[in-house]
Amino acid sequence: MSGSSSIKIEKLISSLHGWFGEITWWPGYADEVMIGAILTQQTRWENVERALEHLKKRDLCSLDAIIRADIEDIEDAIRCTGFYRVKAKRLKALATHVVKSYGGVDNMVGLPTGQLRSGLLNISGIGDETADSILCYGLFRTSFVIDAYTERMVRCMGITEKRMDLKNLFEEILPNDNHCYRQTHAHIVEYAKEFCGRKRCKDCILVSSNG
DNA sequence: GACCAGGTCCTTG
DNA sequence: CAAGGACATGGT
Repeated sequence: MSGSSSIKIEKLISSLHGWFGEITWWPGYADEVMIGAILTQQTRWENVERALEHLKKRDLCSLDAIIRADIEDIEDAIRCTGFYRVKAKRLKALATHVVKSYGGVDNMVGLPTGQLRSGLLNISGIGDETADSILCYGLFRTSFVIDAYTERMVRCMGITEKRMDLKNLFEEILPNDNHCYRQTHAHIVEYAKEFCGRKRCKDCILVSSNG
């Protein structure tokens, strides 16, 4: 069964690339991406952007600043993303981990992706998706992000693998190139936002379950 | 007013 | 292990 899933995913990747071409998605410096990765948990990206602006206005959009800031100030800045109390704690935990373990983002560049991923997953409030987002979009690693949209989309195509198996499938298929990883995930989200509702896909031009 | 949003953690069965 | 609730604001 995993063989047919591979074929479907291969087709999906190339179809989406043809459909969208190159797109820019989640630009920004590493600290900003890491912060955004937590803020976007179960939250629309537009609200995350507003929160990032609030943080920047108050000079709080860096891990160093997050460590020093009062928790209440962080909460105020990110309120518009919802779950603001838990997210403020998660930001503190992330910033503390990066500084305590590595002395800063710059010192993470030489370390293997697997080691960084384990470190991130040990932080309370960072799960698989947030860790992979940080690795892929913040640290330019080849760690594929599986989110709710990706899952919806592949279910639509009759693919039944679980999240981590899906991640492995994508990583077996994609070339070992960060650019391809970020493009593919971005394509999936942009397509699924438009066509894959929570209940059912509207008009799955690219993802018929018959291949 | 109902329902959903680029998750994660904790508690139950 | 799977399922359900909590966390919370903002948009449709």
